[in-house]
Amino acid sequence: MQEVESLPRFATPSRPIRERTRYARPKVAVDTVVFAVQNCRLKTYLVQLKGGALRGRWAFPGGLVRVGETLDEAAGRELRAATGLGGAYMEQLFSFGDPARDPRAHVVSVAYVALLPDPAIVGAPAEKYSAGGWFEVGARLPPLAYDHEQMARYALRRLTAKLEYSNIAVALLPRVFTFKQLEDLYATLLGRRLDRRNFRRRILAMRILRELSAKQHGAHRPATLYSFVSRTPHVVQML
Amino acid sequence: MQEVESLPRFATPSRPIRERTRYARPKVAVDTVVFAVQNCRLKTYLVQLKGGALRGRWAFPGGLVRVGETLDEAAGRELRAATGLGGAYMEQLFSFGDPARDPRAHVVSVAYVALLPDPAIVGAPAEKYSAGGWFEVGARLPPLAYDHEQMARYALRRLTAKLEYSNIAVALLPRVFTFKQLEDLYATLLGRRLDRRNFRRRILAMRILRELSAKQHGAHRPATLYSFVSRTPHVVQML
DNA sequence: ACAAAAGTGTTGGCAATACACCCATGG
DNA sequence: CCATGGGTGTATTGCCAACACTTTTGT
Repeated sequence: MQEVESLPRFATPSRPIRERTRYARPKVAVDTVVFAVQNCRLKTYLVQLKGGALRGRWAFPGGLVRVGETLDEAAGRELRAATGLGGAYMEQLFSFGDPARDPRAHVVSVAYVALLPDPAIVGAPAEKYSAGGWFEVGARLPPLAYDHEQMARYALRRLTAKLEYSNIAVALLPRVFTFKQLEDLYATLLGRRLDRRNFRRRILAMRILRELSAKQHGAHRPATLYSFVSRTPHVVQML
Repeated sequence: MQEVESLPRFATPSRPIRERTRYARPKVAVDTVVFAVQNCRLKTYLVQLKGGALRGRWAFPGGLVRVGETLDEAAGRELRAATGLGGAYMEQLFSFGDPARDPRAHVVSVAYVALLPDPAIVGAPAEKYSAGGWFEVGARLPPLAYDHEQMARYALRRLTAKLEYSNIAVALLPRVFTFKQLEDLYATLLGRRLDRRNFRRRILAMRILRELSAKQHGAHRPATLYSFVSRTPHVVQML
């Protein structure tokens, strides 16, 4: 949401000459904000940068787009390279193009959000990073490189908004789960307690769940298990 | 909304060698879907391409992003170059990155939506286009270049969705207008008739309008004039 | 038997819908 | 005075939020 200024700034004087030449063009990258829930806490996966001026800072996994691949492919490839995982739910978020967002060059980044059912499925980080790890969203994150703070805020806003009118939660839960798990997930992401009866009614009205015959047995009364009717995230018709 | 494939396609064999070299990178462009309403019809501004394989096809105005400018600036610059207008409301829509979307090269396009209060304010199209003109959305558009059909669908969807929970209409109306104009605008964009009384109540409840003392005099009973409290589009709090 | 979590219904308020008549003006 | 569009109120409905007790199991 922005009003475009009437007079555009052009290349800032501080930018090196070689980048202002006629044929210099911004590069395109993809960066992916990865979310997963663990112990009723929303976590995000960050990698630590190895090289140059940004050495030691943390960032979302990403990299340059190659000629011949789609943005979705590039985001999937970089995520797999960084974490070893494939097949995650991914969705394009927003594109960030401030020429100063990367101090080394003008790189336009197309941000993605990825959702995982379990943080444990990520492997060791790629060679090009010195470390990787999960951080609790909401707690203080380590100092992030580029404009990744802003990206994180956008991603979180998108995720919570979509909870309300889609079955996006499918991507953050195991195939089979109890109503309590689902409720906890919503409560965590929305940051508030939910009324169990109203929540159950509302979700059932969406008709996105299938009740299974199996029960989860634990210390107390067994809970009915559910799975999603469709494992593909989509907008839910609410009538 | 998409599931990333587990195995990415890489550069397609049909792509020229020079684009597959290690250092070749996709370019970044911006394209802007411009909307305005005229006679209760939603119109979009298209330009006709001059050169090459796409000669004669129509497209949304756009062009390559330069090193040193933000995406917003690039979109504003290209729109001004194409139509002479500045200061329009613009908002980033989505990024399109299919390597085959432009037959000449791999160009990632960051799409924008621009809203104008009046189609008459656009000037003559830029040199690089052979023509420019307004086309009714919903009627058959001329054959569009690139993936601009898809862009148009995305843009329209975004626009109508935002009508429901924002004061986005501010950008499609003159500074001062009657309730009828506002209602017609909503009816046009939503594609259905609205109940005058309910519509009035709903909009007034949003508290985004200021009632003016002046009246519009016409052939019949004068209509009260309104203006928006804020001319900046933003999400409306509905309580 | 008891502790702990699962499961279930009813009510009141608010917001959206459907619907029809009077008003003010210009011609 | 009449044609035309501007302006208004009410009754009904459906949805959402608030709220507490019973059931089932393990120990």
